[in-house]
Amino acid sequence: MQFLSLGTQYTLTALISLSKQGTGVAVSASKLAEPLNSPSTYLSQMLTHLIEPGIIGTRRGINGGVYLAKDASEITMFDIVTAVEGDEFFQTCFLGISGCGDIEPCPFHEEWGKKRGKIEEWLKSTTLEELANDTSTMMTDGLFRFERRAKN
Amino acid sequence: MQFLSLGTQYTLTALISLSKQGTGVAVSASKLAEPLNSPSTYLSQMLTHLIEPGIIGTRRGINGGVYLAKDASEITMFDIVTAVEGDEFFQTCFLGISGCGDIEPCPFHEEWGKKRGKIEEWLKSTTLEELANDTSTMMTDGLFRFERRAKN
DNA sequence: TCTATATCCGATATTGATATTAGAATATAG
DNA sequence: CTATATTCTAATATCAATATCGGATATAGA
Repeated sequence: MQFLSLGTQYTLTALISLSKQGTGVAVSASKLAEPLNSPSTYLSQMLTHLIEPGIIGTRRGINGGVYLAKDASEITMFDIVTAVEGDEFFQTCFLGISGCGDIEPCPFHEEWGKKRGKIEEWLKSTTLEELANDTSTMMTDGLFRFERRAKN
Repeated sequence: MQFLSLGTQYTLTALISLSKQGTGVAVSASKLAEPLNSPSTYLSQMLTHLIEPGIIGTRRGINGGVYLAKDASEITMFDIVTAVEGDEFFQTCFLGISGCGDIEPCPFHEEWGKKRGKIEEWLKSTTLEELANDTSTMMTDGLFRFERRAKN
């Protein structure tokens, strides 16, 4: 059980780095992937999902790369997460019961709806700008490192 | 992205049914699996994880099956969920960064910690008894049905 | 125009989680 | 004792996530 998939974790972290460059400045996927300990082509593939929703743009060739397509203050975590993973999490029943809804609720429907709503609000109200400006964290110095999930 | 895996959803639902029988009364896995639209052997396999933690006991042979090993008021959702899925969710960093902690936090560390803590509290404070007694829901009439997750 | 560097896109390999099946082991009723 | 209902266990199948690769395409600069 994990909230974000590995690919989404890569994507979010890369975008935080990218937003430190400001809107419109291109950085190559390989530069962004370096501290992630991930193949740059994989990150690249993940980032592709953000093009259509207008979060990033790309430029091929020399000095090309990925750039923010709008101001970091207008990009929310919710935008990013759902662009990569979809919004299934925010739609489906806690128990996976198909008839579950306000009329025929499962025993978790109301409580889980509240908890999940809180998470949704949080994701929607947190912008990339805030994350990039958060100087109290390790992100400022690229101090972070990723490790593979433990095997069985 | 989904909170509980399908197997855990089956397990929780089955235990709610089971607890309506009271402590110590055995019900076969196939009876429990019927409304779940799942192979009974699969449910059986999932339920096995609950034996060692002392949540259920089993009896083989005629009239055998699975029974609650203690009172439903002493079994929490947290017990059940972590018995099946482990507690990774409650331990790991939102971004999957290995050095993340109170000293070197990632930008999500504090906020996510709160949200996740709320979920943990909720799971720990909700008992099987409460769920089984929740008469305002579809569970009372076995009105629920499961469907497979949508394919790609 | 040519070359080096990048993304893009689709195909495919790999892995781990999830789900299913089959058969052995075991307990109980009669 | 025997037949049968049931769990138990291990092997296997399926699927989705993760990762890799190669060719096509675009771009900048020499």
